[in-house]
Amino acid sequence: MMQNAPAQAITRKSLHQELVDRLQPLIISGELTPGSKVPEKLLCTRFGVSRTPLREALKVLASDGLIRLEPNRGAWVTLVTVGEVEEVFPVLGALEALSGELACKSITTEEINAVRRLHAQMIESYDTRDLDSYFAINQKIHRAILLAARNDTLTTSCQALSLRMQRARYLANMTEGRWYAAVQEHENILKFLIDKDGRRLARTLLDHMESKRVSVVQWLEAQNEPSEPV
Amino acid sequence: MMQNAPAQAITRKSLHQELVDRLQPLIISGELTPGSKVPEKLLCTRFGVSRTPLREALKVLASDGLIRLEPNRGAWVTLVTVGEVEEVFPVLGALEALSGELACKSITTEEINAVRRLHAQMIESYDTRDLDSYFAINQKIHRAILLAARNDTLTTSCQALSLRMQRARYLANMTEGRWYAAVQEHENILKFLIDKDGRRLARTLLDHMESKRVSVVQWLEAQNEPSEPV
DNA sequence: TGATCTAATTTTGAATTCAAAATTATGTCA
DNA sequence: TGACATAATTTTGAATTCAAAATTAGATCA
Repeated sequence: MMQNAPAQAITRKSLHQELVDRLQPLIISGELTPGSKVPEKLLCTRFGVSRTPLREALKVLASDGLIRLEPNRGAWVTLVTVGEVEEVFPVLGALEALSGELACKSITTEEINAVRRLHAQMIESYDTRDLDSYFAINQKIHRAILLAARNDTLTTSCQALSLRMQRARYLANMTEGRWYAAVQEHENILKFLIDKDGRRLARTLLDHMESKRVSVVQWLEAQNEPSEPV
Repeated sequence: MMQNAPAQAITRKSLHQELVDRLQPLIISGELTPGSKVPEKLLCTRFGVSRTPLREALKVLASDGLIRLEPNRGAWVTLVTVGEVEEVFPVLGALEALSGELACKSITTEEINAVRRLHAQMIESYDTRDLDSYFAINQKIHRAILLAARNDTLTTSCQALSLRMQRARYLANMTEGRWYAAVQEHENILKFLIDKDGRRLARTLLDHMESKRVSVVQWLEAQNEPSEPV
C-alpha cells in the first residue's frame, strides 16, 4: 500500500481514512467496549460526519478483524479470544522474525543508536514499574526494527495483526517473573541487532513472541473462567 | 475474521462483500486493466447496484492493495511493480514456511492423499505443458497445505498477499528450465509433507517462493525495459 | 403473571441527491 | 497556430432519503 506515492505527496486524507485512523485507537483502548455494538449514530455525531463515510470505515475495520459486521444487525466490536491469540501470535512471530533478519541487513548505525536509546528508556520504565510507559516504548522498539527491514508490505501486515493483539495489551497482566524474562529477552534482541546477527535475532524475536503468547493466553483463560466470550 | 461465526450460519452476504468477491477476479485476471482507472459508473451498471455499496467495496480492495484511491481523482487498478514483488515474496515465503510447519503437525492421512492426487494431476499438466491447468492445481496444493495448518489468520494473510501476486501470474513466463526446477521443488514439498518433516518442508517452501520471486522479477524487468510503470 | 402475537419505532442497507473538485471543452489573444 | 484563461461538463465525496429488516413496546388471553 502507498507503494507508489511520491515521498511527500500532499495527501489530504479522505474522510473514511481519517475515520479508520480515529476508530482504531477507540477499539484498541477499549473505549469501544469489546463485544458490544458499534454505536453508529453516536459516532456520527461525535465526529460530525454522516453515515456514509463512517460505514465505509467500518467495512475496512471489519476486513482488519477489529469489528465484525452482522448483516442487518450492525457492527460489533470483536473481542480477543484464546483461539484468536493462538492463531495470531505464531503468524506475528514469523513476521517479526523476518523483520529481524531483514533489519540486520539494512539498519544504519544511527537507527541502531535510536533503538539503543529506546532500550535504555524501556529499562527505566521497567525499574520504576511504569507499565504504560514500558508498553509504549516496547512498541516503539519493535516498530523501529520493522522499519529498518525496509519492507512496507511486512510493516503493514505486522501492524495489522499487532493492532488486533493490542486490544489485549491493556489486559496488562505481566507477572513480575514474566516481566523480568521479557526484559532479558529484549537485552538479547538489542545485542543481536548491534551484532547484526540476523539468524539469532530472528530466533529471539520468535521466542519472545511465543512467550508473549503464553502470557496473554494465561491471562485470558483466567479471565474467561466464569463465562465464555461470544 | 469470521472467527466466531457458527459453522453453518446462514450468511446472506452483504452487497459490498459480494462486490469485493466479484471485483477481485476482475482485477486478478487483468480484465480491469492494471494501471487504469476503475470505471465506477460502468461497474455500477454491470452489477446493477448504486455507487454506495460499490464504493464501500473499493475501500476494502484498497486496503488489500489491489487498487489505489486517489482523493478526488478516483480509484486506480494497481500494477505489479518489481519493488512490490521484492517486498511481498519474502513475506509470503515466511508465511508459507510457517504453514508447512504447522501443517505437518495437524494434517490428516486423507488430506495428505488429497495433496498426493493434486500433485499427480499437476505433473500431468506439466507433461502436457498445460500452463493454465498447472497454475490452477499448483494453487490448490498450496492452499491445501495452508488449510491443513488450521490457522484462519494465516490463511487470510497468505491469501491476501497471494492475490496481489496473482495479478502477476498471468504473466506466465516460466522458462522451460524454471518450470522443471519448480516441479522438482514440488516433489520435495510432497515428500516432506508425507514424512511430516516440518522443518524441511518449511525450508523447501521458503526456497520455492524465493525461486518464484526471482523468476517473476526477471520477467517484469524484461517487460519494463522500455518504460517505467507509474 | 407471563407467554405470544401484533403494531409502533428504530436501525440498517442501499439508492438518490447535492455540493465541491477535477476534467474537458470553448473562446480569446499574442 | 498555440498558450492561456474561462466556462460547461463530468466525476467525486458525502449528506440525505427511503424501503426493508430488526427491535422494542404494547395488547391480548390463558
